[in-house]
Amino acid sequence: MVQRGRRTTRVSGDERQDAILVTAEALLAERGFDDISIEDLARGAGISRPTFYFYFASKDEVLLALLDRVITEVEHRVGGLPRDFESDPAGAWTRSIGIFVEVFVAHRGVATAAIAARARNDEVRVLWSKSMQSWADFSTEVIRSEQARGAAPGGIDAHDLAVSLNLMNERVITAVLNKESPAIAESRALDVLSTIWIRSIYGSVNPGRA
Amino acid sequence: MVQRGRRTTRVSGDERQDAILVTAEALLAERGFDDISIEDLARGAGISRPTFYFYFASKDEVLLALLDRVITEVEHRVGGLPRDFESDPAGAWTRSIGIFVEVFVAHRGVATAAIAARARNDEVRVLWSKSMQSWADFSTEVIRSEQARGAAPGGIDAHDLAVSLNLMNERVITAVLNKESPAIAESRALDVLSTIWIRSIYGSVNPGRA
DNA sequence: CCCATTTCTCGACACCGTGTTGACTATGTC
DNA sequence: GACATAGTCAACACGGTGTCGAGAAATGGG
Repeated sequence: MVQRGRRTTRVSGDERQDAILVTAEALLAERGFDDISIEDLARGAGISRPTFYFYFASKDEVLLALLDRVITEVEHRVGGLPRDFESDPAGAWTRSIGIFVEVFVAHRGVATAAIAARARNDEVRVLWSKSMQSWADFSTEVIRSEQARGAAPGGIDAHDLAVSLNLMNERVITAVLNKESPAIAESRALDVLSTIWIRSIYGSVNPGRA
Repeated sequence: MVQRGRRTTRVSGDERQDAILVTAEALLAERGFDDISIEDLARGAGISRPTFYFYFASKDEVLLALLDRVITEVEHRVGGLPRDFESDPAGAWTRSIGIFVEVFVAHRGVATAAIAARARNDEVRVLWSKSMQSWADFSTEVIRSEQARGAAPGGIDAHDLAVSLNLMNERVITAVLNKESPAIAESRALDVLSTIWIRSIYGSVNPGRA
């Protein structure tokens, strides 16, 4: 959990902190991070610009707090999933990927701002890569065990494959969220991504069920 | 070709324009776009800051010009490739992807700055997506004809697949360039990417040769 | 060769967003 | 009621962007 800015946590004024976060997420839903000034956030929260600095050290810290929430939500939801890769590989992968799609769609402003901010801000980069790392590690483990039990062929390092597929998901999802062109239809995203995962992990169109 | 800033193109002073571009590419190799000021570019080119504006309307225009060159280089080199997908699918795909890897590695500063600038700048976004579009269209065509001749299975729309794989390449290559974690080793990138392309296009580890 | 036109240059200025400082006001507490 | 601590903001300093207008330097026609 990221905790900064507030000197201590006592009574009210927490509402202010929260108002800033709420304002930020709302504004991020309608315009880019760079087009939102600290003045905007302060006004939205009903305070003056200098007062903003009482709660957050910078605009980036606000984004960091929002990103932290989103990542926590993904982790929580992925953690609650059954791990039935042996009995239903295609379904299991699809459900995991589906969580990412859903959560990022629900917080598209935060997701795209955070991904852009990575290039500029160390803390954002570290937080994001920590999560990517843990998702990639999880995928690596599963792929490795699928390879070990003979369900998936070797010929490619499990970690390289896991990292690449996770990066693909990140990029494809952001392309969808930003309605970039080229991108794919939001409604087909989950299906397309899982197909690519399954084909490249199992080396076949239809992985056998065990 | 992007042509802006200069009122006409006559004699010298072109060297100035070029000096700015050279300075920009050099500085981009050592620090991020945001950490380079117009003052820096002007000084590097031996002119004053206001004079910079005689040649370029903004820092972004400089980046746009650099990006234009890089894209042209990729197009030129990809265009010169043999299109032997029927006789050697794996090799043909690998050679195409290899061009991207090579060119982006050679211009890593420009590539990463441009990809980051997309979020902020319309012209950069349009230029980049035009290229992505054309690369995706090319891949789509090839996939479609591989599906038509029975070498690749259906079950996924050729365009969706092509777009996703191209986006994966973009993301994996930038992760490698920025030495992000997680990322994959630069030396294995080409191999990993082509393996994923081939497995997900052909639905098998080893596409038959025709 | 000289003058007019166009290219090129830059000092000085206006602007905007960030982050800081220091003084001020509430609020609860012994 | 005095005293800490949370909370607030006007005013300032700073740095980067972009503009303006006055000139210097090159170019070409007469």
